[in-house]
Formats: sequence, structure tokens, C-alpha cells
Amino acid sequence: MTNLTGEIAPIWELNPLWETLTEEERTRVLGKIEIVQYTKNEMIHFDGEESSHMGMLLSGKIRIYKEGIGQKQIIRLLKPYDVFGYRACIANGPYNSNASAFEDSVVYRLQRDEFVRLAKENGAFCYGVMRMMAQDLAISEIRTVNLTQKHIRGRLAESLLQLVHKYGVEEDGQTLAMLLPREDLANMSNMTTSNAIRTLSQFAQEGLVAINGRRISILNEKELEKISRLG
Amino acid sequence: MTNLTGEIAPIWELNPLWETLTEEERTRVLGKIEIVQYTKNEMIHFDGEESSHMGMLLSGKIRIYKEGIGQKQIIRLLKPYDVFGYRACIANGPYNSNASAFEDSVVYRLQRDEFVRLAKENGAFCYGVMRMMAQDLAISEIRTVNLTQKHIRGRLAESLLQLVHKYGVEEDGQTLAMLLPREDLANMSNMTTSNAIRTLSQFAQEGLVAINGRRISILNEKELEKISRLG
DNA sequence: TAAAAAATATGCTAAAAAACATAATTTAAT
DNA sequence: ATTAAATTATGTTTTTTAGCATATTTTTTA
Repeated sequence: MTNLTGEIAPIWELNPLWETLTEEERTRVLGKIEIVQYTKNEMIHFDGEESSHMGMLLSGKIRIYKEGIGQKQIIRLLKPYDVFGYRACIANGPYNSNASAFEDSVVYRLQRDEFVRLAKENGAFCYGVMRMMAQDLAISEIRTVNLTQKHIRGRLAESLLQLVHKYGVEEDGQTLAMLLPREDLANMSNMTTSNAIRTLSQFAQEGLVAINGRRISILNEKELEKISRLG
Repeated sequence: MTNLTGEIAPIWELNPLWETLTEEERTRVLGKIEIVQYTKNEMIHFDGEESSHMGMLLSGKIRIYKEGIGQKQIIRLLKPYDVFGYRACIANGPYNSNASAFEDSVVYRLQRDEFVRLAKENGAFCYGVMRMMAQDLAISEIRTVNLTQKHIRGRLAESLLQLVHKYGVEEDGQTLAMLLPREDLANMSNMTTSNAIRTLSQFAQEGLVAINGRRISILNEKELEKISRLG
């Protein structure tokens, strides 16, 4: 972790979360934000550790995950301008998951007390944070059902589609813009790494995807959606 | 569903959520609350249906669940004074789960617009709702890992312990105060009904619990905790 | 109260997924 | 560039869980 110095970009142009801040709050917050850089695979925060900051990803990619019984469970992946760690700040307690940099990443972070102060003094901001949390809660509950009730193929298909929607595809219109190791794909999909490898191979044999090392191309999105839907 | 008439109890004495309401808001809300009664197994709201009210359970028990692939997934069980449906109201969208009365139940309910108005006009109330949601989100994420990574015995043990903590035990200090059909126990624990029956029998044979029809007594909580912890 | 329906108990079989093993390939480090 | 380490690929075995069948018990309904 390295602290960087420099101009802070106007965050309200990057994520609508900050739009409700008053002029005064904007000035104050800009003065409080720290720029922090993390290198590939560096830990950002730990499950159980008392929350100190909420963060907004500026560049790079981050994984949020929990350690299960011998296996990690990726809860969500972040792309630039996504925020994280805000739930723990609001709960005024520990983080309930780990965060680590998937690749070299730059984060704007804001101390917990500052964030909480905004939520307490600015009703519109508070309401916005709450709506975001309502969204996250809905996603989490849907996710639980997906991960527990779908079979391996359905879970993997769903993860692939999530990656398409989260990070998009390259110019060819089908190659995932996110080069994810099979282990992470497994940790997203609640399966062992070998099963992620095996099942992805099967998808390739069936012509649903094309594999070129870590580069995965989605050839038949419709069929993957069907596999995901039917479990 | 039956609408009842009568006095509304001062809700701020029943759940601290309402403590932050001003005198004016208290009067207004009391005038807006409806008393509704549901009979055993009656549906209260449906997944996907546009949210119209948030509710607070007055008496009885309620299950919140999602329909999975051929199997239900109980997300949480409610006891008196628990609130529900508030997430969908805040998101200003559909409920993302079903709610049904586990036994005859009485609910105080408040229209979505009224609830949202409170959250928008009263910052302290908004902050309280948000903290509750932060709690629910943490629980949901922990739950996902538990349900996906623990084995059957671990999941069942955990559900039993949850029931102890949620509804407590009878005077003998060990019989669950909640008489839950095996099917619901299965739906809480992400397993088939036969596996819930079978595994519970095993626990009985091992002396961890005693079964008397639907009455389940916890004989060795320590060991159940161990089974739950180790998966 | 009797009959029907639902829930529970238990055994057996089939399917799904994990665990293990080993080789090939790719990536990272020296 | 070469070696070492990590990742990916694929096959086999074992464990776990679901699915099905049937008997018994309990609960509900007429």
C-alpha cells in the first residue's frame, strides 16, 4: 500500500452517490480523501478487522471475498468508481469480508468518521447510501439462491455472464475484458478450481465459449443464459 | 387476510427502530398504520410483486423465503416486533422474496409512501433504517458462505442453533419454542426434506437432540456448535 | 370419530461434486 | 534465456447429496 499525493478528481462526476453533497461538504470531503495505491494481489482490508475507511476504486480491479471452509467465496468484483467498505462503516463495526487488489489499483478512501458524518448530517446522502445498500442486499439474497440451488454448469454460466455485464468485452465483441484465473472463477461460482477448469473445457467443447489460456470468449450467450436459468 | 380495527400500540415501545420519530411523526404514523391478520400459511406478499407496505409483526411467526429451482430457500424467520418488506420500499421496487404466515399472525403495516416519507424527512430515522439494513446485509453474506460451504450436518446444526437463538426454548430449557415441520427446517438449511429428516434422526441417535414429533430438544448445544463450525 | 391427507422415518440407487493424481502448459523469477 | 513455480488440463476414485420407494405415524378434514 502506497500513499499517493495529487489532485483529487471531483468525485461527484465519477459516481452519482456523491451528487447529493452540498458545496460545503464537497470541499470538506475533497480535503479529506486519501489516494492509495495497491499492487496486484495486495490485501486492502480483512474480514473481522475494525473498519477504518470506505473506498472508491479509481483504477484497477478489486475482489471482495470471504474465507469459507477451506475455500474462498467471492462476493463481488469491483470496477472503477465502485465503492466498498461502506457497509462496515455504517454498521460502525468490522469489515465482514476481505478485499484484495486483483491487479494494480488506485483507491480514493475516506475515513469512517467522515463518511458517517455525511450520512448523519445530510439526509439526502443518507437516503442514497441506503438505496445502494438496498440494492446490494437484494443482490446478495438472489446470489444465495443461485449459488445454493443451481448445478455446477448453471453456476459457471452465470459467473461468465456476470463478467460480461460487469467488465464488458473487447473490440471483437466476445472476448471477456477481464482475464480471470480459473481459481477466481471457481471462487465466484462456489466450486473447486478443478471443476471450474473441467466445466469451462466442456463449455468450450460444446462451442459455447472459446478458451485461449486466460482469455475467454463468449460464443453463445443465449445458450449460457439458458444453462444459467435452468440450473 | 383480514383488516382489523382497534387501538394501535405505541410502536416505539415495541421496536427501537421507531424511537427517532418526532412527536408529530408519531401521531401521523399511528393514524396511518393498518392492522392486518393472516391465517396459517397465508401469503403476505410475493417475490416480484411491487412493494406496497412495510410491516411489523405483532404476534405469530412469519417466514421470508425465495422460490429456487424446485425448492424454497428460507431467508429469515420473523418473531414479534421484527419488521419486513422495508428493503423493497426503500428500493422503491418489487419485493425480492415471498412472505407467508407460519402460524396465525397479526401485522401492523404502513404504506410504502409513508415509510419512505419518514426516511426522507427524518435523517435520524433514515440512519436507523440504514443501520438495520447494514446488519441484514452482513447476515445475508455470512449466510451465503454457510449454506454453500458447509456440509449437510453443519448446515442443519446451524439452523437448529439459529432457532434456539431466535425463538428460544421452553421451560425445560432445551425444547425449541418453535415447532417447525421438517420441510421448513430443510428449506432453512439448503437440503431436501428427506435429508433434513435423516440427518435430524442421526443427531438424535448420537444424543445431540431428542425428537418427539415436531418437538425438538437440544441436548448438546456445544457439540452442535462444533458441527456447525467445522462444516 | 373415521377416513383421508400430510408428514416422518428409513433403506436403496443414482447423480453430482469433491478429492486426488499426473501431465502439459503458461507465467514469473533469476 | 533458463529454471522454477504456478496454472491449466484431463482422468480416476471417493464422498456427498439428491431422488425415489415404501412403511409408519401424525395431523387434518369431513
